[in-house]
Amino acid sequence: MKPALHDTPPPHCADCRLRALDCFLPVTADELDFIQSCRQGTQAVRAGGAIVAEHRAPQRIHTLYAGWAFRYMTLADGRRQILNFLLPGDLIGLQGEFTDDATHGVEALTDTQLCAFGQDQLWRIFQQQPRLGYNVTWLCASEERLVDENLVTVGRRSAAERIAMLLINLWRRAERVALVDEEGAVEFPLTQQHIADALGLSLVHTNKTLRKLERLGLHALDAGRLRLLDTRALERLADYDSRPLRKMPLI
Amino acid sequence: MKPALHDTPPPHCADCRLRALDCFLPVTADELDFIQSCRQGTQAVRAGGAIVAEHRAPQRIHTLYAGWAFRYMTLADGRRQILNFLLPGDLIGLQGEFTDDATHGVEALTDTQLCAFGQDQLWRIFQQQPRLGYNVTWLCASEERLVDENLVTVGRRSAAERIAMLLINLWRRAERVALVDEEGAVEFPLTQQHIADALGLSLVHTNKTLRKLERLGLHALDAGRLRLLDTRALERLADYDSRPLRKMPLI
DNA sequence: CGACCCTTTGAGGGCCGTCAAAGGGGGTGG
DNA sequence: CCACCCCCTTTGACGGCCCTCAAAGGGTCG
Repeated sequence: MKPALHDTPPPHCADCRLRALDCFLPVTADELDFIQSCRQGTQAVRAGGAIVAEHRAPQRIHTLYAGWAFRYMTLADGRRQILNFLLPGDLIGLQGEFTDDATHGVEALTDTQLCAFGQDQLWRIFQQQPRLGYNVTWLCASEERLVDENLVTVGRRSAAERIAMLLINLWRRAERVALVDEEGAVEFPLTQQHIADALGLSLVHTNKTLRKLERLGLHALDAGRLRLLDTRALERLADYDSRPLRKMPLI
Repeated sequence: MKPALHDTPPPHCADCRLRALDCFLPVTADELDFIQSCRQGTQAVRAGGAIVAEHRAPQRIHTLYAGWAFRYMTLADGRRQILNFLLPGDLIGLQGEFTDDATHGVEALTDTQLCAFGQDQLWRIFQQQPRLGYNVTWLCASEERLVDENLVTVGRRSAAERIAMLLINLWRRAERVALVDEEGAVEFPLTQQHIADALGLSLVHTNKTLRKLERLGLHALDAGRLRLLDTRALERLADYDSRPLRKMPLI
């Protein structure tokens, strides 16, 4: 028997746990009411479940409220590429609005909770709340930058550099949404197969490289929790740009 | 002495050569006037010149009117990854609006002509013309999909598959903006170094793979012009999704 | 206790990177 | 007009990073 899902979104957006975090831009009371009026319910998807099915007509737009997910595409023979990972606060399904069918899928990595917006709500946002429409574009451009960086990683970095990049990136993104505990550890739900699929590597080589970095004392990955033990060395290895992340909008 | 640049944008957007193509969505007379009012001039950049410099404060937004360009990022040691190529009608510099400095550069591949929009114009679009704001998001999501597909290509396809993918993609995108002549040939300004940097390959291996496909009769690349000789075989090799491209907005 | 998934490790091979060098074409200067 | 240079292309040789194949170990759940 699986445990019950917890941490469901509150009925009122004003009580949203995420919005209290200071990584998100503030909204006016008017905008908050509007967002609330767009929200047409919540949804829970279990770990491994499909949030957006590949090759299917686009459905609703979601904001990820709790849990981890990832976007991916697969080739006809089954080769899979993970495009980017999604953390609380990220918008899901925007691309579906602009293409006939979803060319990519979105899968829940952990049990997830989502806030759902209807098809027509997106256009309503642009019409009635230009500032929020601008924010939607912000989120879209922001996700593109994630994919840009992953493309550089996969195209031009060695296996060890790719792993270092992924660990730093996910750790920092998790940190800003308060998922890192006081000991610097974060729940890390990826299997090595996920890492391999995100980095364009084979499972076996991913394992060997991951162990190498761990033996060098750069990070620790135990019991599904990740800690960065030598952030400086990881950043040097990955040629990581360590500027702080900007505040982002939350729809 | 270099030849003079030609094909400058017309003074009035109503006379825009691009807008007459049926790959672009129609706009109302009102919207057209508005776009005209946002345009703050034109700009010409020579082949090899920087349209957006890497690691610089963001500047104006541009629409590419004529010529080819590409977005790229480089690592500290000089390794370069091309993120995607830009053809007439594509919007340039949107990401600069949402990040403190441009994390990527944009370089002209051929001599280019650009329509320039000021910093503040983007926000004005969202405020005054919600439909156009929606279109900006459309373009952003569309560019993200390009990068998504390139990431799959670089992460999961073999060298031959990558090359096939690139050739088909660029040929089809060129075709829809009327750059393909009656013999099925298109001006192809990429050097093999550009191809290598876009596909995450070395220059040498790119050359060998390109020659192999050419010897197999899949394509011809002569005198800077590309023709696809066996589109079916290329699509099979690349596992290419051959659905027609949708009409896109033009700002 | 067995099934299943994930992790770990070893062996061997192939795809692709690096190094090296020659050939071609266009532009510049003598 | 020719020589030179620079950039791009092309080809060969060799090596290494990473992939594939194979199999064992551990943890969880039924």
